Amino acid sequence: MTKLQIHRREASDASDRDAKAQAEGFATVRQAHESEMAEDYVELIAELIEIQGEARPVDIAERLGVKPPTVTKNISRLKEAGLVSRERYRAIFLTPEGQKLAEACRRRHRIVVAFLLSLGIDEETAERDAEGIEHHVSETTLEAFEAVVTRAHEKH
Amino acid sequence: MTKLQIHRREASDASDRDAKAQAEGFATVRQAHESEMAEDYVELIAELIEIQGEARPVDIAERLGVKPPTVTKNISRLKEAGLVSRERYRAIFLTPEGQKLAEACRRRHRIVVAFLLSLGIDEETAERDAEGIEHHVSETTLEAFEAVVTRAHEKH
DNA sequence: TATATATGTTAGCATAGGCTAACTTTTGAG
DNA sequence: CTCAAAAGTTAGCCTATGCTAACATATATA
Ligand SMILES: [Mn+2]
Ligand SMILES: [Mn+2]
Ligand SMILES: [Mn+2]
Ligand SMILES: [Mn+2]
Repeated sequence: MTKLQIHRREASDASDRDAKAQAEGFATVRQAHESEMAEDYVELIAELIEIQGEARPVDIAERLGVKPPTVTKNISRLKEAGLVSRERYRAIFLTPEGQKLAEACRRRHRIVVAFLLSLGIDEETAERDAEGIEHHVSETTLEAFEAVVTRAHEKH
Repeated sequence: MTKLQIHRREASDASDRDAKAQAEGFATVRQAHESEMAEDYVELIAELIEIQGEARPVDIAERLGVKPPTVTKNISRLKEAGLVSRERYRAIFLTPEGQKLAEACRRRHRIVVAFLLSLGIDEETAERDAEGIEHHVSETTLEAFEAVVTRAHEKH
């Protein structure tokens, strides 16, 4: 090994954990993106069922800001994944598994929004930012957020 | 119009802003996803140039946790977008525009990490979560984060 | 009840961003 | 200086998630 190579190796050793940890971080983000569609859909479906009694593709499309064919396609993916049940041309229901996921997502969404509001951020921005942030918040961080919200409420 | 239809319309009017705002929120998230690859790449390229003097595809691939052909493809997209300049088989450089974006991303990344750390979250988790969160934080929220970090530092 | 409107689906297309296998070019050890 | 190993590229594949145009079904008004 030449000096140059030794130098490179040492640098590599020193930052190896760093590089590996960084790669794991990016991998975590990519995984989060994979579940994001499912999470947003089941969360929204649960909301619509609560507000309107049923979740129709047209309403899902309106609230997501996508076109109906996109919803049809994604709903069949969710059905494939066992998160929703439905028959053609009929409203959409959540399976028990879907309901469980929806509940977890709604909780997480609520906490993130409440946390941002507790920092003094306006509702519009809080909702906007939360819609993306929610998918990248670990349980650890979520609990920290929750603690801040709780303390803010105590001080009211 | 029947009562049912009137009822639907009223409900729609009442929650129209809501639905529209929600759709805008999701649209914002989709836009963030479109810039995410570019942001992560230029940020990483800037880091590598700082640490190693150059940014090579093999190192970018290692730190992102993807394979070299993926990097080749994405780098050519960034070149297309005017963010990097490079010649085949040679190291990658940032254009002035790329440098500007990289600086903004590094600042944002630092603030998000510092903010999470200030909540008592461990470094590993803070870095992991920040890697995703950073792309969904508005300037408003970023400033709120910054304020919290500053206050935490003052209290030391 | 008939039919117009609203809703939903299908087919086919596009882009982004992953991958492997095979090939090319550069680099550096001897 | 040579040539093997390291690095980089290309081609071709895949999945996810958008879209439009055309068609099918359901719903509600007349
Ligand atoms: Mn979301
Ligand atoms: Mn949400
Ligand atoms: Mn990132
Ligand atoms: Mn980052």
